[in-house]
Amino acid sequence: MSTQVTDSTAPSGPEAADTEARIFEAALKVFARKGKDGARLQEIADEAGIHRPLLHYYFRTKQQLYEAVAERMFTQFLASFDAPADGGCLADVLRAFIDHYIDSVGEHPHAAMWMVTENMAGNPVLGEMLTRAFATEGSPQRAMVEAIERAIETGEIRPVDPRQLLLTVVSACVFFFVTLPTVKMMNPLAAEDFDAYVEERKKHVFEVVYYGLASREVSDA
Amino acid sequence: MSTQVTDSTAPSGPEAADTEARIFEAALKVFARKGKDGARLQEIADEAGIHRPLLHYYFRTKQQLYEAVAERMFTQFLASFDAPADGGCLADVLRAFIDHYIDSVGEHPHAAMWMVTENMAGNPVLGEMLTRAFATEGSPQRAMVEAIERAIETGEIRPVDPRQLLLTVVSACVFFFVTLPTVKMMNPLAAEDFDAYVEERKKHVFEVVYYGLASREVSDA
DNA sequence: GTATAGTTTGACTAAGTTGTCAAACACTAT
DNA sequence: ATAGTGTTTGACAACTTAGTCAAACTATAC
Repeated sequence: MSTQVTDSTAPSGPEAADTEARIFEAALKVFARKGKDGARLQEIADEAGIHRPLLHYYFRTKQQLYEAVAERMFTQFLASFDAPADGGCLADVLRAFIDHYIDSVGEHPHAAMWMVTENMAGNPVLGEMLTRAFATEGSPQRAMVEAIERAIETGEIRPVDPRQLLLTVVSACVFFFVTLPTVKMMNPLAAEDFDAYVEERKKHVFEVVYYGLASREVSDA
Repeated sequence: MSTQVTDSTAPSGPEAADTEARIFEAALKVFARKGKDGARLQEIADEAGIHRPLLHYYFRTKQQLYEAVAERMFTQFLASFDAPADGGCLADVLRAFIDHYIDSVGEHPHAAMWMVTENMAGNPVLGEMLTRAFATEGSPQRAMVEAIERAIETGEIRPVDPRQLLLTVVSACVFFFVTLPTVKMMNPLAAEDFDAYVEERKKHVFEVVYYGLASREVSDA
């Protein structure tokens, strides 16, 4: 397909100062969506609005481009965990976590897609990273688990497996970014005003996870 | 790589009665994991333990093989929604839905992966299908939404957006299958006895979603 | 056994993809 | 203007992948 470059969205010539950055961003998208094998260099070049040989000029090979992108993805993925607040009760911690996590994924949706793609391709590197993070004193992941355990001890919340809970929360925060086309078809608001939808979702996730569905009157647990 | 076929796991010659089925299953896995572009016919042939030209003998082209697989995936994906029970309160309906949904995805994890892959590739066909399903009188998807609305009216549960809730539940049920390598690294039980882990997860998802985390004493909603 | 239909195989072709390179270009400093 | 540096381009070579085909194989029916 297209080898044409000089179109409206693709400044070429003198004004293409940051070609390298544009290639990088384009590669991010395509690798995240299609995986390493599924991605075509031509597709990345088109997305960046440049000629394919420039990919090789800036990043020797496909492999090296992939590795450069992968490194950034790792960083962004890990960074999405460090929520700002951790002072008071679990409710506050959880709310802050959900807010920050969803914002984070919203800013870098491709990091989430990439994580999923890697997992489906059977790459365990992400699991290794997280395992290490959870074992590391003072890491945000570890802090979250500890906050949950503390909340159980103080009786703020019922006993739960912290890892199950964290998985549930992360699922609820990430999954809809990964299935965006479907979500946008199912929910008009998501298509019209995505930011508003995201805010609604933050609220929903926190309330369902923290308070549950059951009316407080009907209590049985 | 391997063009060798006659290994232990790959019966060849007279005993390969159902070659077509084996190709189909192999294609399912590879397409789901790698996407249409990422999948290589050689990879599928290896997975099936047959020579590559046989793919063309049974399914003319890659495109046709993909379409055959896609059709089955759609079916399995839609089928995962029709939980058996729908009699009593939402608690029962929800429990049955979660049980059935997780079992269903557990039996056909590649249908879930495939759905995610399609979405990430930007294919809206799945959203169209679901939109139709939700609009169809008597569909399991529609039934679920109605059950939620009824439970809100009767006061069994607090008011929530049914579509948000359904998304949350589906996320919690599907996501961990899609990120299995990571989950297995993070949770020893998932690696040792996956079935037990799945049962634990069913219970956790229902309890968190229905009852929430907050102790019943501390009620504020 | 021999013929026949269905299946499997290895060798081949055509197209697509990655990677290289020298020439053209643009911009700066002299 | 000119030389020099870094960037962009088009053409090309090496390799991979999809798809074709005729010959070999297997099983069954005659």
